[in-house]
Amino acid sequence: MPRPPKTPADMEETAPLVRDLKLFGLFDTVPIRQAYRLAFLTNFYRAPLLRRIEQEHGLTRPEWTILICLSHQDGLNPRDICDFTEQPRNNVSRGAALLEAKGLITRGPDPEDARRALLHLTETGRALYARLMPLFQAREAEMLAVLSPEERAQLDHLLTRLTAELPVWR
Amino acid sequence: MPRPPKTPADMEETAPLVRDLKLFGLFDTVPIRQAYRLAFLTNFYRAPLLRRIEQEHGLTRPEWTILICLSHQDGLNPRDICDFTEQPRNNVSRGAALLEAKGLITRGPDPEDARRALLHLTETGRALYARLMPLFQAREAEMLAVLSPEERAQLDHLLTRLTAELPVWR
DNA sequence: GTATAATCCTCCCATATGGGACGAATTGTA
DNA sequence: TACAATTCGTCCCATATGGGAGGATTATAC
Repeated sequence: MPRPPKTPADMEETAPLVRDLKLFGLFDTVPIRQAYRLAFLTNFYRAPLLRRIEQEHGLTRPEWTILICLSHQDGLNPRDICDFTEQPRNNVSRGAALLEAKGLITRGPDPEDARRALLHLTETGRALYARLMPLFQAREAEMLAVLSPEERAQLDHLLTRLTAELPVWR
Repeated sequence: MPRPPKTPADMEETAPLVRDLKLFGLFDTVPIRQAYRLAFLTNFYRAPLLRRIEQEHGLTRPEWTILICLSHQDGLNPRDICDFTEQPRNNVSRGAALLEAKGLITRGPDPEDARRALLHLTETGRALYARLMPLFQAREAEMLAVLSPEERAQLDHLLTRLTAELPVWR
């Protein structure tokens, strides 16, 4: 059946909700209820922002990943990032090279193991992180807006438990 | 500092846990606590399986996505899938073409709108879905194993609320 | 009814991504 | 010390992915 024509009222409303989509019932049909909704939320949350950052700032996904990691702890080597983000080595290697070319990080040798590199954020890199992270914070706030404070605390607790016990696959 | 050498005891243990990774503290440092953990869990859950399916069955990610959607409701058009999965149109178009070439779906014209195509699962397609979905179910069970039944019910409730109210971006 | 705009899907092309191999460096073993 | 095995990061290359144009069809405006 053809898509219903837009009335003037539709134009003034906000964007349609996910529950109005034809496939919304899939959430109840799919045999992996929690996993599917986790993936859906992640995709909903992250994909538009990453695309935007890629266009407006020329930052690729691995580059942003590296920025987040280094912002938490400076002087990591690529391997640490691979372990945590489950990204292939060449991916992180490329990202680091690009970030270095842009002056956002520096790569120095590891005095304890000459095979490794130590990645350090520059001031420029830290500034870019400080400018982009609020976008993600705002979007997280949007996503969690429907939850009450109690529900938000529950969610925090559940996600903490889920992430703590995970085995590393590799 | 060099990675600690493996003792024989390490070899017998199961895989190391995420909380043993050097970057584990990022979960508490990052300004987007819930969003980051959602993304981490999704990545942990989905990435290894999708890579495996891509290698062993030659199924690309959009193809698997389409299989899931059609398994819920047959006779969708590509646009419905784009709306729900936030994938670009050409992506779904390619996926459908590949699935058709493999005999997993059929594409017929939409009698009500000649611009559209209607996608239908074949028996082969349904069988493949039935063979792959258990892999995702098993992995979901692994991921949720640390939660008590009460916590699992909480999680289900929270994810249901979160996904119902989302506005569609596009 | 005709013209214009919007929608749908596909194709082309540039780029992002991941597997595998390689040289360099370190660790383990005799 | 010598030598194999492992680890680290990078490069090469095939493929996956996404933006944009374009032909076909349908909706909207006059």
